[in-house]
Amino acid sequence: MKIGDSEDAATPGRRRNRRGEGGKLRDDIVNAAAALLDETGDEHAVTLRSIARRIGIAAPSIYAHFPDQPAIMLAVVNQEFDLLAARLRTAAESAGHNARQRLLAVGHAYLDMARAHPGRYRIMLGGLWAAPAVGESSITQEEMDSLGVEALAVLTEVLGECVAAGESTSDDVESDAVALWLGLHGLAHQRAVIRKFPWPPGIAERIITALAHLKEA
Amino acid sequence: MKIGDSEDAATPGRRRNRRGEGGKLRDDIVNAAAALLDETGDEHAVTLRSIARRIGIAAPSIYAHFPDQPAIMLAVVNQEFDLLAARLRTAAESAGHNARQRLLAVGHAYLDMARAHPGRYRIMLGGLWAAPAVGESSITQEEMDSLGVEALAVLTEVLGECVAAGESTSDDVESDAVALWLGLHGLAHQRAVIRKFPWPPGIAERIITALAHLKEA
DNA sequence: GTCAAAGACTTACATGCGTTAGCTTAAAGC
DNA sequence: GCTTTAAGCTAACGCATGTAAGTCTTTGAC
Repeated sequence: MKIGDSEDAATPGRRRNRRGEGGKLRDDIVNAAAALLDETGDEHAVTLRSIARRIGIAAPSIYAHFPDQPAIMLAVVNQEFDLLAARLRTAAESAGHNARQRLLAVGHAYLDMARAHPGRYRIMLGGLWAAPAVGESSITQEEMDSLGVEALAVLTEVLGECVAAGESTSDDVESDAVALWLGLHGLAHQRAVIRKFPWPPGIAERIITALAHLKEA
Repeated sequence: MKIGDSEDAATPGRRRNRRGEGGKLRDDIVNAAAALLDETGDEHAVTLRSIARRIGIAAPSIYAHFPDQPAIMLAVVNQEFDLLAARLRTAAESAGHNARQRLLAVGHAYLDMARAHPGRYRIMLGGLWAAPAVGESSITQEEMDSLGVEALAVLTEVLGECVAAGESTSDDVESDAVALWLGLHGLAHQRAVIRKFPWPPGIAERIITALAHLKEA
């Protein structure tokens, strides 16, 4: 039998990692899972075998890096939330000192990230709940609860700046930051889901300015 | 072999429908699918076999009423969208003549429906996209596109009344109705997904009044 | 060059799925 | 009571999945 005959076999292209670099495979697995999410949009299309096929390894080799399948999804979601928070921060920083423009930049950064990877976004904010009833898998409730808090913190921060600068009339920054996040999420999520909808032009700014209680430009 | 020995067999409890009443099974199937969505929250838990087990029939008997599995999901979603539109209408009607209160009633009716059946809601607004790439199944694109339009129409209508009554300062009713829907959806969806989040009190009113541009109470 | 072990692989099992093909049973008109 | 036919059943196929057990093979230190 030739190497690579079996269906799950590694493609000849992949070279085994060197000693001490076994952890590289872990990143490959997470990235492959994210890519599969982007392409299929379906959480259940991300199987051990589909991941293995994509990066050219055998499915059971994954068990060296993850205890079970849901753990891979959690790793993807964790990575993506970290990336989101980072993006929001850099968006705020590179938007200068005008509080209003910082807020708008953060809002658009949120929406841009969702639009760039709709499949990932759907799983991040709504997929993990369904699949592994937290307890049947290796995922803990704490891991789930702490997921979006940093991104929300950025939003709260920038909205607070708007109030301090007199750009926003919000009377409750914490609550309005949550409301703003929910509005952004509603738009981001439905954009990821429907594709063909006559979105009114400027719908993003409309939602942001209304929920952030920004004064008239 | 006794009746009901096989795993997929009907439970002895179910009585065969009478002649001409075979269509009753169709409703049972749709309702069972909806119930499974409520309980598991997972689209993929709604299988032909799980439906069959629940209502006490054999899995292949479903093919007399649906061409394939995705068709069942579409039937559920269709039924649920019809119900949503009806609920929104009755909410508006039973809220009296005050435009502002009609708007709030419609908004809360939307949120109530989502909260009553979180699993169904998740599939309605975001599930069908993933599973059957529209074309691999019997579902057409037209069926998908026409889904939420009536509910949105109710929202647009009531918002228009608010503007006419001087309760809202919206300068673009169509766009703001979409924005309002997106805000409601964001809240409804995340409530369905996260469960344990310290939602600020009055978050619903906060979102509705902001996005509908309602004047200060 | 030798050799331990890290980094993978192969094989296999049990389970569940959608779907097809053909058979059975009970209700209803005569 | 007989017969027809709607309503639903059983059996089986092919496929994909998560995961367990055991095996090979390349790397790098000695």
